[in-house]
Amino acid sequence: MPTAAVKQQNHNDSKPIWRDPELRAADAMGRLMEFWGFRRHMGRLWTVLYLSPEAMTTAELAETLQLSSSAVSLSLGELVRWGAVRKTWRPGERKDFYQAESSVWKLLRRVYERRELNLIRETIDAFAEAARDLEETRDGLDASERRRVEFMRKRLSRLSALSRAGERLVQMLVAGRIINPAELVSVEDHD
Amino acid sequence: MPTAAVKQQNHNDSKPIWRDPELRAADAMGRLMEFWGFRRHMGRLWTVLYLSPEAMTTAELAETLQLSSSAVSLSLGELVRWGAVRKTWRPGERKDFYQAESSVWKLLRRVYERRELNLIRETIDAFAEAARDLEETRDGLDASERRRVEFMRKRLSRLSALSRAGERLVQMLVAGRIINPAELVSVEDHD
DNA sequence: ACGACCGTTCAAGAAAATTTGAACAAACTG
DNA sequence: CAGTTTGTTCAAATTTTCTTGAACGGTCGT
Repeated sequence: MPTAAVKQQNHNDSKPIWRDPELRAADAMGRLMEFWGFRRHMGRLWTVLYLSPEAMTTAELAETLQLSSSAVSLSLGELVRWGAVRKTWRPGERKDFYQAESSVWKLLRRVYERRELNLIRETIDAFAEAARDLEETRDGLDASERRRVEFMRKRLSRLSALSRAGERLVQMLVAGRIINPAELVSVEDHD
Repeated sequence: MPTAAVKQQNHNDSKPIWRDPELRAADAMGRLMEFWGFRRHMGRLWTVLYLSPEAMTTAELAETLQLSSSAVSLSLGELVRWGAVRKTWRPGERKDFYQAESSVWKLLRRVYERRELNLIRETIDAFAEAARDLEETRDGLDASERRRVEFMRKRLSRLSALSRAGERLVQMLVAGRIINPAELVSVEDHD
C-alpha cells in the first residue's frame, strides 16, 4: 500500500514541465504584491497570466494555482478593476478568457495615481485639520502652554510640508518625470 | 442620573487642550504607516513624540494614546530598532525617556535600505531561480512546448530586468540622487 | 539584601482577514 | 423551455494578526 508521503497526483492532469518555475515566479510576485498592500493571489494570478502566451480561463487558473473558483473570481475581479487583467473573448467559446496587461509601468502608474496619491492627500488634509484645531486653542493660555502649542504648530507644519513634498514626488513619478529626492530633504533643512 | 452619552472623563486627568489635534495628527500618521506595512501604533507613538518638545515616558505615551503598557513597549521597541525613536536619559530619573528622531528623510532612507531593498532583492533572486529551473527543462520538447517555454523565458527575463531597474531606482533614492522613471519605462520598450 | 518600581515577554483572548463551499444568477445549448 | 455550464456572492469556518493582563526579570534606593 502507498504511504502518505506519496504526492497525490490527482485527476488525469499531467502537469506541464514548466509548472515549477511558473509557480516559483508567481509566488515571488505574490509576496511583492502582498507587501505592497494587495492580496497575495492577485500577484500570483497576474504572473501566471503574464507568463502565458495564451489567454486563460478561470478554470485553468484555479487548476494551476490550486485555488477554489471563488478565490479566483474574487482576486481576478479585483485585478480587472485595477486594469491589470483584461477579459477577452473567443469565438465559439462560452467561458471568459483572461490575459495580463503586460505593461508593468502602466500598472505601477495607475496604482500610484489611484491609491497612494489619495492616501497622501488624506494625510495632508488630516494634518491641516489638526493645525486648524490647534489655532483655535490659542486663547487664554499661560506662557508655558503657549510655548508648547507653538512648538507643536511648527512641527505640524513641517509634517504638512513633508507630505506635500511627498505628493509632488509621486506626481512626478506618475508623470514619468525626473524625481529629485533633494526636495524632500530640503524641507527639513531650514528649521 | 447621567445618561450613557456622558463621556467618562476618567481619573483625575485634566487633559491638555492640544490633545485633540495631537491625536488627530497621530492617527493620520498611524494610517500612513499601517499602509506602509508597519504597525499602526508605531506611527501614532512616533507622532506624539515628534510633536512633543520634551522627551516622554512610556507611561505618558500610554496615557496619551490610551494604550496598555505592553502595547507601548512592543511598538516603541520596534521604533527604537528602526532608529525612529531614541531612548534618552534624565539625571535623577529612573524611568526611560523617549524622543523622536526628527529627520523624516533619514528614517525614510533607512527603511528603504533595510526593508524594501531586501524585498526587491529576494524577488530578483526568485525570478533568477525560476529562469534557471526553466533552462533545465529544455530537453526533449516538441515544437509547441518549445515555443511556450521560449515565451515564458522572455517574459521572465523582462520581470527580472524590471525588478533590477526597481532596485536601481530605490538605490538612487536612498543615495538622494536624482531618479529617472524613464529607466523603468524603457525596460519594456524594446520587445 | 529586600522591596518598590519599570519594562519586557508570553500565552490567552479578541479582532480582523482570508478562504471556502454552497447557493444564486446569468448565459447559452439542445 | 428545461438543463448545463459558468461566474459571482454570501455566510460560515479557518487562519492570521493584534491586544491585553499577568508573570517575569532587572535595577535602584533604602
